[in-house]
Amino acid sequence: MPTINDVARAAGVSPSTVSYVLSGRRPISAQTRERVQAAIAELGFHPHAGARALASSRTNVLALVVPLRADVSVPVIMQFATAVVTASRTHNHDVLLLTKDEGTAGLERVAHSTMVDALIVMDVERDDVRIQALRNLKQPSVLIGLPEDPAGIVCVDLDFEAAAAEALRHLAGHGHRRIALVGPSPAVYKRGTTYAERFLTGFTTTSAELGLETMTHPCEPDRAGVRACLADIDAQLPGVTALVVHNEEALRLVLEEVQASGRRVPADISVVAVCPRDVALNMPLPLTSVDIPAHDVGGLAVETAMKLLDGRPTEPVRLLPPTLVQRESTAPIAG
Amino acid sequence: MPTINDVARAAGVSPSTVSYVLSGRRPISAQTRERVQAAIAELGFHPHAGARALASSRTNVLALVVPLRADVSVPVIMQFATAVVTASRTHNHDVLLLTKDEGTAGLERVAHSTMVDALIVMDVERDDVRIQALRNLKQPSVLIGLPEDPAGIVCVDLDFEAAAAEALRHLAGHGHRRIALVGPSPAVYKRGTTYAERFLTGFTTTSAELGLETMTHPCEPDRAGVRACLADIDAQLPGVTALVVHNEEALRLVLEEVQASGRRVPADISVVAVCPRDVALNMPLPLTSVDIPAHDVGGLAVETAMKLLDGRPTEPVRLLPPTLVQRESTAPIAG
DNA sequence: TGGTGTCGTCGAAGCGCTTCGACGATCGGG
DNA sequence: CCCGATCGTCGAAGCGCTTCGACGACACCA
Repeated sequence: MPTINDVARAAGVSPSTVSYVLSGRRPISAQTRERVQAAIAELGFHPHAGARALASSRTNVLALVVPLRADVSVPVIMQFATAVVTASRTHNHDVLLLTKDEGTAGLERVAHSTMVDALIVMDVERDDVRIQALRNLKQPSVLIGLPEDPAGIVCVDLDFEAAAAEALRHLAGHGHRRIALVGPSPAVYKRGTTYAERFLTGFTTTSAELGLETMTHPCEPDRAGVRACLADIDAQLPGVTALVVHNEEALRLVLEEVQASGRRVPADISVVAVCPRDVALNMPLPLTSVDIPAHDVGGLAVETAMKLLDGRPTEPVRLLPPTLVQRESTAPIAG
Repeated sequence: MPTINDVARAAGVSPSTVSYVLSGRRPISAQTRERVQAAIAELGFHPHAGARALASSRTNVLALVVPLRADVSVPVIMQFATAVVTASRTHNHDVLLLTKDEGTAGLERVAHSTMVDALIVMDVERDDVRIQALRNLKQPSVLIGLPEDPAGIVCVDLDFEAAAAEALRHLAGHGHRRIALVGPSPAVYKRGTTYAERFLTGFTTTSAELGLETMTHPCEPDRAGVRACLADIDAQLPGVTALVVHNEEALRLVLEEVQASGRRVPADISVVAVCPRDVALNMPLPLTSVDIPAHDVGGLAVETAMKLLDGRPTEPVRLLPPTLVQRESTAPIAG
């Protein structure tokens, strides 16, 4: 492995000049620059990451903390992760993958040992203990999600309140008045993942605003849970004409069970899903959905981290506006 | 951030002694060791990863290359990834996440810049161009999968040939003679992901050995594809009594379409799936399955990487024996 | 034409750690 | 009782890079 000294010698310049060619932090004549670049190419020189980190206190690595066996759906996690990795690469950064189960210790380990420049944390809970830990680190961090008290930490996420409003407005626009929310499993609420609550809030608020008759119901993502949920809905909101499903795991089962009950989507009952685009498209019927733009959120998280690292100004909380795409699972109310 | 010098001063020893306490590479008296450890704890000292890497040429980081929009199913990728991360942690290593789409360049980048000690590469294809690149790196690598010519690179994977044999033996043991394989999509074969071929080989070989009447058919994982596939099977192998499904995406649809054709599982037709345990369990009916032990394979990959780093001997190719678990989708042949 | 800048480059001083050789002290064996 | 190991510790030399200050060489404005 050639070092910067080898390059310098080959190019007939000093090592610092090579460094400046690489970093562009000082002006270098075109001539010299070319000689140096030629030498770099010829020798196949790659700066040693450790040495660079030591000298510059910059690692060009971001930590990404993902939930392990989360209630968060696996495809969504993967979408975030790949978005973060690809976005990081465009900023010349790499990604160190941590799992949530290492908890606070993992964050502190990589931060204290200066392995990363910044941290991106997924699946934050309402009173996540990790938040205080993050505040104490010298590296900045970006949360994907929105805890109770985000003071001092930048957050990005989909605007789930607006997402619920969007779903209801769409249905109301089609004449629906009796609408039920099939929510995440009780465990998700219990855990305090706030996106569930935020969606719920948006749902009830908008319902009131629009004067709809609605109800909400959590739902275990197995057949029994879905059946129970739908039964409750039919009992408490007879003649329901639309469902908003904010539960990816249960989505398919909801469709099956609705059909099993003799109702057709969308003729008898409309369904709006809240899920990533490709999930909505891969259902038996292409679903009208409010997209969970994991890719955008992941990219935004990285973008935000870069801003923080550059000392550029940043909004403390950035919630992406939702977009609803009408597909084949919603229709104007019959009759 | 305290440095090793601060610790040394606080403990009244030299920096090298602190280092030896940390690494255990030289004997240190119990007394000294305790003083040093106390100082470390009190100051909250964490060695600087870059400095350590520079001095020791060891980063304690593993690269993991995952497919981005693979034909490999997302849950399987996640299982591998989390297995690799957790296993790495038990060996005091972290994981740098790379995506396959960076190709050869990504591998070379992290290797040449000495960001990682070893590489673990998923989703290798028959003549994967990355393999030659890996051979030229100074860091060792472990493939998850089995290319055409694995010379010089260690591979770990499930023994897919044996998996097919296992599935057929199980069915034959239940009296089935006419058995069809519902394989991965044509794209998977085309791409040259060898697990598909290996399964196919095992299937046909064992079929011949056992004197079964079998056929094989690739399958697009959408409703149309599944229908076409099943239609072909019924046409070419009328009276088929068992299906082996090696296609996670299509699995659910296969079950639905079989049912739609008026046949019951397992009364009229038995089904053996090849998929991770939890996928088999999350179907409408718990499926008899040959497990894809992503967790074990991931762990083994890390274990193997550690062996290579320690210079311990290693088998060049390690194929894990499959295990079939009988659940409710297979039964002795009727009549 | 003499100052005042800017440009382009160099040298040297670290960044924080590991590791090698050295060295006094302690110990056991002949 | 002396010699050679072994133990426990230290000092110093790097690992490969960045960055700061310095310093000619010019250019430009007055």
